[in-house]
Amino acid sequence: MSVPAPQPDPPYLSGLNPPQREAVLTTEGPVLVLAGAGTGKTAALTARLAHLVHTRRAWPSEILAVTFTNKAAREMKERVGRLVGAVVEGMPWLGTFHAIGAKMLRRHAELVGLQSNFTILDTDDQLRLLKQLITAADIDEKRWPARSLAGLIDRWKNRGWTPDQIDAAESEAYANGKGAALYAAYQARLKALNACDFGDLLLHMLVILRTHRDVLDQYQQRFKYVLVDEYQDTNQAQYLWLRLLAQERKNICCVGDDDQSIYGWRGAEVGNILRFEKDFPGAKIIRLEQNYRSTPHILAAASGVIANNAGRLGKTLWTEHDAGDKVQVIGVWDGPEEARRIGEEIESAQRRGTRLDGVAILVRAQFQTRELEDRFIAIGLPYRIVGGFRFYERAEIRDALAYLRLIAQPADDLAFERIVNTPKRGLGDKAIAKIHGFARATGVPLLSAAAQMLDTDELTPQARRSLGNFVGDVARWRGQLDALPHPELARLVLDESGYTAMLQADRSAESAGRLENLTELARAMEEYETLGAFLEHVSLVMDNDAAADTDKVTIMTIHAAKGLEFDTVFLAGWEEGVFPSQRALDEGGNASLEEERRLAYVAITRARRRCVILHAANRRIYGQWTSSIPSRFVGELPDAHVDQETTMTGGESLWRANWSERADPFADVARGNTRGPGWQRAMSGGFERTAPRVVEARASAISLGNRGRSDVELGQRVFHSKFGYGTIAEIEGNKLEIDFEHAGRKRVLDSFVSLA
DNA sequence: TCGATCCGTCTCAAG
DNA sequence: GACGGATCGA
Repeated sequence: MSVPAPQPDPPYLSGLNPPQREAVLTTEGPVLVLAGAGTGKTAALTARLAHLVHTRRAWPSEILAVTFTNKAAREMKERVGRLVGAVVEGMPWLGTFHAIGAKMLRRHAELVGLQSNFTILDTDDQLRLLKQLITAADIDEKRWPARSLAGLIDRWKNRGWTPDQIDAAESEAYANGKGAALYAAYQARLKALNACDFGDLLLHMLVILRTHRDVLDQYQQRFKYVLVDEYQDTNQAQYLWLRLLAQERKNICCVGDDDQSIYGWRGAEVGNILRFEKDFPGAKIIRLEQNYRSTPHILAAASGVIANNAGRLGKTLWTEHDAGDKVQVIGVWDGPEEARRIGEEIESAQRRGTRLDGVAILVRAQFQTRELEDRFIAIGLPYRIVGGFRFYERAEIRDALAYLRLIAQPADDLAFERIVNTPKRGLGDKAIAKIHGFARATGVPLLSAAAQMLDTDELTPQARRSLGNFVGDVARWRGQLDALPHPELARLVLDESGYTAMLQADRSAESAGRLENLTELARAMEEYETLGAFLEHVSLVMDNDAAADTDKVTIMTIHAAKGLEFDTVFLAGWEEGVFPSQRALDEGGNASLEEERRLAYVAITRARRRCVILHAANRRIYGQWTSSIPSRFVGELPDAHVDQETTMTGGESLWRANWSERADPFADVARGNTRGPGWQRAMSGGFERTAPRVVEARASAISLGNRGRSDVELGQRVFHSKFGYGTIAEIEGNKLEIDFEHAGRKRVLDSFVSLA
């Protein structure tokens, strides 16, 4: 295809290889870019956007570019900005599926019976709502949990099905066929609340585009070019939505890698990418196969694993890098030893000059992060955990947001319910039930019902007084909405509601952190023009990637690591039942197993120079010791590219050496709180207790020259975010020996504690 | 109405 | 092992 090129080489094309250039310059018609891991996908993608703008094929506002994560959207925005210069407000239609869905839906909300200021519910609100409906329908919630209904509804929405499209067989999956009816009831409740859930952001838009020709025309005209990142992760609803928007001009470019499809559980259909040529006749397929990230050994290891999957489009990754080290496979005795070993490897790499920023530990599931965290705290290795429970999912943040939501939107009943008795105001179930009854009878939101009830004698005098204060407070805060900057308002609300006082009175280990989170929340608000804009941001985006300023290792799930790369990657817990996960093995059959394998492929290909895979012979799951065998994926690694090592004898001698120092090793066994062989439990208990001594010498050796902070002294009371309150028993440079009130004596780095 | 305690469930992954 | 929900006593 000939492309008009006024200058021989615009800057955004420099450094691109031939297939990448093709991906940039093939602007017209459907294009599928199959981009293997580390093949410069983002570079090609952003160059393509720059090219469209630069050659005046489209204004930034005429390009629809969708990604899956906020991170990807942000990065693309920045990179395009750098390439094209700060053109008109960046790109208004670059964002996640959900963010763009929300933006569109706010413009057309009335077409599905919502107002444009609808609230977006999170999973928690959603569950509470469903619970109410389940109880109302007289279904035993024990037998038919709200979570499974939520999951079911989510699946239906992901497929683009509205309640009337659920057939009997589908409906059967919940409470003997009541699924569809509950789905309909749920949608009705959402409409009444002027709210929608994540799935609705797309489903409502899909319905609108299907039923309102004029709206569809408008967007088809607007979007001259459509670009989709991570196409292998799209679900049915997203696919249908894209097809509608692109079918007029057919300038759709999808980028993806079938080998990296790891979101089947949330409705992603690999079929979408496998079917692309059929869906878009005449599509051009471009393969990016030169890998710029990893060494040949790492690539070969990853390829060896993924080759065990059937039904792939197939790619052959190659690289010009020199061989480098083989992939290291280490077998250890148990979870704590795994954590210890990783810590040691990192410290020794650090002594050789490795920066911690370039190191990541990837796990299959969130629960695995704990042992690592414990260990890293003990040896004073700086780390950050990405993902996990996210900032806005924390109880205190959700409470604070509920206050703000209620102020911004007095009809937000879910927010009202959440905070009407938080902090405790003596408004218990009974009072709330009465407010509910009154609201239902008069057809007004809970807050107005509460206000009206103050003039009746339905409530006890005590409850009435308490409720009166609350209703009055909310009204007053609402009055200050325009007078005060919203971060100020937030602080005021938290103080006047007694929420801050409640946390201050709470002496538990977490309360200090909670207060900090609230401060952080108010700070985050400063970046938004209005309270409404902030709330929108929170419900869609709010992630927890605070200060990435200091040099730290990163701990995260493999899912969270997709799209990232690190010089050194540790892959922990490669055991049957952990990875592949038990659930994948039990349910879902071969499809699930293949998805796990793709996950293994993603994991290995995150590494640039060094990849270390670990598996433990024993692991504690649900507090029970279980023995485990190495993951089948370990067996699938090609021998020629792997170095095997087992350290269990080393572990044993360490254990023997410290035998005498240990407290009664059989105490736990005698109490009968274990299932496995006694010696096994005792042994790991011994490891746990004695190991820090061994490491201490080494740990302090590397921190020589670290001067301790000057504001701590013996006997001082301090607070640690993980271990709680304690007293300093010993100071040695920047390391402190602390007697914690609950956690016992621990050795921690002084930067991890604050004065209490 | 609230707090303490016990019990069952759970943990695989984002927006 | 931790958390949420249910139950019970004050």
